[in-house]
Amino acid sequence: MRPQTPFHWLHPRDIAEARAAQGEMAAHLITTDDLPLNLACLGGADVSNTRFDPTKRVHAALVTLDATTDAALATATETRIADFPYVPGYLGFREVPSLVAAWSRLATKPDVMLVDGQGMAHPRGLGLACHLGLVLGVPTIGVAKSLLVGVGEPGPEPGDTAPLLWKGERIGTALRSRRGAKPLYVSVGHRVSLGTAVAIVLAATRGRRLAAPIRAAHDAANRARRAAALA
DNA sequence: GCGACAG
DNA sequence: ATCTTGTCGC
Repeated sequence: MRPQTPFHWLHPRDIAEARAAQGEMAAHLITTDDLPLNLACLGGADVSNTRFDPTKRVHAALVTLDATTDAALATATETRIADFPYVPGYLGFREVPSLVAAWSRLATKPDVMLVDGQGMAHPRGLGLACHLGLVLGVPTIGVAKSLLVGVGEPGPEPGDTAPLLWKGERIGTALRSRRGAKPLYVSVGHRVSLGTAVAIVLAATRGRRLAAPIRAAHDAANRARRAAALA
């Protein structure tokens, strides 16, 4: 297994600095498989926001599920003030800090994490999943529910896929996880190949549109938000 | 200049 | 992302 040294970066003051940081980080991405032969557990990452919240708090959640039973093995959340606004293309700078905090308290670390957002299917090849994977030095897969860039329309049957193309480059795979539902957009995050990423996501889908780890993380993030709203 | 735009 | 009930379909 390769070195897992976390990638260090300075928090950007503005978009120009963030853009430069992304270029720097993108050069360190590993797009080949580097996973355990038998995946024992899958992780899920998501962040919940509160509409009209003047405090600008974000609620990050990480979950670790048994890869075969989907049983929850560990959950960790982090609520904090977002120090970077939501700007399409720079989501990592807003959500990664809180996810990293949650990661340090996640009792059981997953073999690979499915992240609610793009991986390399991004204008500069550095979506949230890549960003998080680099900072943590952990294998990640980007699983987005809608497109940021690129085009690709899979067939109607579950398991059908179509190359996600952008500017003549293949940046990911559009995956039909369920009939009649909008496709998922899978792309490499860090330390996994696209083929493996798609196989893992599809296997974690099981008839539902979203992969189990993503759903669990989404639920955990919402619970954290509702709990914080009371306090 | 105009439109698009993960969460 | 979030605000929200019922309702259509397997």
